[in-house]
Amino acid sequence: MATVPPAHLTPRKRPRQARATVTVDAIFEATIQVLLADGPNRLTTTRVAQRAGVSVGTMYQYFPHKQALLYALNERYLEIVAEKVERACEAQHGASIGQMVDALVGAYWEAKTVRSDVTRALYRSAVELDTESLIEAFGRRVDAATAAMLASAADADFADPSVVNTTLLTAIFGAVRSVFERNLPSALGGEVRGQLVVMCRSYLEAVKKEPERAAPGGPATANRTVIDDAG
Amino acid sequence: MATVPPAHLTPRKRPRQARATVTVDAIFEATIQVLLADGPNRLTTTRVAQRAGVSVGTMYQYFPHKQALLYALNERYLEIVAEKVERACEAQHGASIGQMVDALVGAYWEAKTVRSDVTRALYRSAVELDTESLIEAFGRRVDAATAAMLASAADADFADPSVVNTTLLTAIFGAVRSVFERNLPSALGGEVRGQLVVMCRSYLEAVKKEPERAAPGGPATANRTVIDDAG
DNA sequence: ACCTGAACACCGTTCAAGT
DNA sequence: ACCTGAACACCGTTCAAGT
Repeated sequence: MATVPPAHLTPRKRPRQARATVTVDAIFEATIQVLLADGPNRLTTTRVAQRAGVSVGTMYQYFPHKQALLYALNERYLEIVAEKVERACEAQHGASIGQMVDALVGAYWEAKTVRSDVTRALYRSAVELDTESLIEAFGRRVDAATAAMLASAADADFADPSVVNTTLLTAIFGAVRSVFERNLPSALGGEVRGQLVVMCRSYLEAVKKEPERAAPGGPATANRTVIDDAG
Repeated sequence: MATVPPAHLTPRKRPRQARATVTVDAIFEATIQVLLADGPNRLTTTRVAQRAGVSVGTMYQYFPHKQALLYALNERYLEIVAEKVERACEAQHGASIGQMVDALVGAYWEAKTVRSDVTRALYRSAVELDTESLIEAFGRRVDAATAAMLASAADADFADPSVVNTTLLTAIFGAVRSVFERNLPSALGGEVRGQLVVMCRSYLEAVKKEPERAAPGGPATANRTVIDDAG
């Protein structure tokens, strides 16, 4: 169903005893700390192990290599974000598209902002091709949640719901990342967040099918032309 | 005026003789090739030097360290993108906001897509804090170009042009990056591109000041509430 | 079952020597 | 002015030995 993570990135073994769980948690915590304090370039296995209070060898019992560690860290993080978004979407079933957009942007923004330092550190830790499968899985999961939500909207109906949904998410994911990446001052960030809601709302209004009277001119056609192109 | 790049990332010296220029170009070219073929993790100085047909020592004459090399590569690339966007914006002065959005999204999308493999490789090569200054400078430059363009619009006027402009760019930059990152099939990517235009257009329509009659209800208020919050 | 840390291969960076 | 490549410090990863 969902994409299986590449085998070489899977943890070598799962902790079975209590002290092992403690060890693994300590390693995760240490990784975040080193990432924040020293940046991804100075994130060395020895440094992480030292900070976690274990030997390198111990680390390699659970993670086959450094990349697997960062992979697991991102996985853990995306799991939390995905859950929050899913919950927010479920809570909006049957609501208006305006409320849906509010809730969706709000939940995603909030999830990324609670620990904005961690978010930024993780955005940068994502080296090498292999996070693609993670991000894809995350994207598909959120796609499903928002698609179901939009399909239940009380006040709108879309000609090509899947494209509309993907566009919406692409814009939201991207805008949020862009704010982090450009390191906008938080006041400006807040304004952009509000404007992002306005943007998504007006987009959905523009592409929704008119309920009664067909309006051949006007903004609704902008939608049709695009969809037609793709056949 | 613009942010000065961090001193430690500046090339050590500029090529003076013809053969030196050839050397530097070869190094850049080799870097891209290694990046594409082996990924950022296997991008080693020796490998780049070998592919460029020079010794490591030579590389270090022009770039104080590996990061400086990647920094210069990104710089070179963003320079090209910025120029294309600037030209597109200038060409639209006095046009309608609809045309502006078309041209802006078109130019940016095109610039990123001509060599989508290079674009993706560079998105991933941007490790460590130090690309922030590059991205900031790039952002400010494009900000200026689009702000001037929007200010000249024949059919619209905005209460807070700077926030509107930042939001627009944040969404466009982000959406494009998101498409690359999620590795959407190019057909779907094309559809998203078209929808992105629709989204930006309807956003600008929603936040523009009404020319004559003040409409206290309706979509225009969504704009006002947000701006007011930020005081 | 879990942990240790010396040992090995490899990478980033330097610098004395060459044209 | 530009180029070379052996040399050094450090990092990722392993594995024999310990509890």
